[in-house]
Amino acid sequence: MASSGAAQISVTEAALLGLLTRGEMSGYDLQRTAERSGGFFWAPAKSRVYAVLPQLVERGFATSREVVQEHRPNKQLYRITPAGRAALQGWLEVPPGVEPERNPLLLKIFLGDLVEPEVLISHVRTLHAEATALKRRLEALEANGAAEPYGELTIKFGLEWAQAVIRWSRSAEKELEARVGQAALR
Amino acid sequence: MASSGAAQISVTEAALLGLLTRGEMSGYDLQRTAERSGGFFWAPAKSRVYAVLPQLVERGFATSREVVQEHRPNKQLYRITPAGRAALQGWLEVPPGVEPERNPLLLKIFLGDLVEPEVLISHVRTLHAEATALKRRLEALEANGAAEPYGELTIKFGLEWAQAVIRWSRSAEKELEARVGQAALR
DNA sequence: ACCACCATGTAACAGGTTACATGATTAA
DNA sequence: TTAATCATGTAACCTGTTACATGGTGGT
Repeated sequence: MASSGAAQISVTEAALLGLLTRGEMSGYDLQRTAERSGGFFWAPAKSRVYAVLPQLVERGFATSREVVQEHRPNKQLYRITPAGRAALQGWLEVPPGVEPERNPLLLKIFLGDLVEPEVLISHVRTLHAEATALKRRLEALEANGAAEPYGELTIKFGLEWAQAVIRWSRSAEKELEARVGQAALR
Repeated sequence: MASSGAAQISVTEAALLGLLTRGEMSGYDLQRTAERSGGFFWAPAKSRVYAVLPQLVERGFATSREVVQEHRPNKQLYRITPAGRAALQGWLEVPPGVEPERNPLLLKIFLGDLVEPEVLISHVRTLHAEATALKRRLEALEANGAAEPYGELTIKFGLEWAQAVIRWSRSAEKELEARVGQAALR
């Protein structure tokens, strides 16, 4: 088995190591890269990045070297080690689960009877707008042609997700409006 | 404004208070209810439930009374207070955002070039199976007719989500298989 | 004059998990 | 006799966030 002796790493650690497979980078680079490209599925706070990196070094998953610069602050460049690659590999090979949709939004809908229907409708409309914006952003990314080998698949996933939200919010809006209409007739 | 003086509460607190609007319950009841019905979008560990409940009492959002039982352990029953309702109301009125899909799965796809394509394909198939199972579970729930006023809408959201995953994994599987085929030709 | 970028970090806190601990009742 | 249900909690740990702190460089 590949995972028998493999060290456990967290999602953030996997993400960091994953980016490091693309080349030597500083904490600053990593955080920026994560936030921009692909960043729609993973974006830790920078404080977290700077906290995790030394841990990776300590555990032997990366090495660091200081680069002295003239007109900017010095920086640490991190490089993944074979042990790091192995740990990442192990993580990648664990089958992912369909996350159980732990979504505050769902809770707000579920408890919808506790607020005015208009509030709910406005929530749904906000959601629709946000999903549409996400979709546009992803379409733009897709049009650029992904630099990453599997970037496209990731974007497509995001698009399916956005589309699902759009579909749902359209039908939900209609249904909520119908309920308001019925209430007015009583 | 409704939220001006409203106390901040977390998602878990909102969920607990939300269930308490349905009636007096114990920690045990709450945890079980959350796990079953609707539980596909929210399911904290029981230790968390037992930790949060006394805090709610301390903050004046709920009251508790002990019920002495004969053939079972005694229990605490919690009841939501007007202040609790107000806090919940405030939380419900904050517009929800489209969560940025912080999904480990996405990361695994994104870094797909680091594992054998077969591993990726197997991941995608697992996902497909899980999404299908979720879909079936939700359809069964839907057929039962929801007890909660807005239960149906919640279920529909879950169905759209499941459907999106199914659609994506079907197309992803095809594409990955094609890549493997191409690689074999080289 | 002001803002964004480069670059790293600390401190305080929030929110959550797993594993451990206990122990009677009841249905298969 | 074995397992699930009822019922509550503690301890240790992990992961993550926001806010604070510092300070030069380079463009508008």
